[in-house]
Amino acid sequence: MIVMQKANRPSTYSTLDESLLNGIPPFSMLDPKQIRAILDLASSRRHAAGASVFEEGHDADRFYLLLDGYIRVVRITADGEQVIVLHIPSGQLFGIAKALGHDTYPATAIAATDSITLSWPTRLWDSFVAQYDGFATQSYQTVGARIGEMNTRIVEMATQQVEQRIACALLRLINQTGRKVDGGIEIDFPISRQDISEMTGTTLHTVSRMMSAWEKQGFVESGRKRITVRDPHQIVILSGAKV
DNA sequence: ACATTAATTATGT
DNA sequence: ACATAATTAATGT
Repeated sequence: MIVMQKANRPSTYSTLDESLLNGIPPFSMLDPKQIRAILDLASSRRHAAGASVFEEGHDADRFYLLLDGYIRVVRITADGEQVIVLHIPSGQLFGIAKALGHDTYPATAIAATDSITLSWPTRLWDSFVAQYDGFATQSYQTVGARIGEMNTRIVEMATQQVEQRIACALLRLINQTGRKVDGGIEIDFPISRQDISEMTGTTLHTVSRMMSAWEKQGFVESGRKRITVRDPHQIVILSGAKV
């Protein structure tokens, strides 16, 4: 979480630095030799903002670790509407359909910013789980948290009003992908009103109105594809959370 | 309490 | 200059 890498992007892909996986949960209990072995099996790719890493329904031939950037997980509803399921910050695994018993990807993954991923063939998942101690528990821990998040999101959709839903969405964003700036927390990647409406099941207009209202009250500050939460506490109150 | 439509303005490349 | 994003008001369910 403190890692602010910018300096050394791997310009050559021959060998990957072992420090890349240091402190990343699924690998944090492994010794350097094991990490070396895992890295040698990985392939690194760069994804431009907006490009898809994999698509819903396709064969889940690889699973991924996000090294840098942000990934948006998106699903299309029956009537063709995009729904943003969740955002993934760097350092997390994704596309692990195998772990959930699927052989195709259940959703589409799109790079929200320029991103760098490592990926492995899906068939290696079982051997990772088998031979690396703690790999399974630590990955399922993050997966479990994610599923929990999706579930509470569904409950929110059904029960809460839009104002509270948008507030909740903002809170999640600043929790997972927030960056501290002076006098607030800024969402660390470009996010439009449309995006937020797709996360909360409303329209961009309603989001726009809410944001304008909150901005007048000094809770948030926003520009084109940028949102800064100036007063997180107020947003918590608006979200109707049980403290 | 919210969506939809439409018109207008701002912003980034 | 052009496309994309944001705002705002009016109207509809």
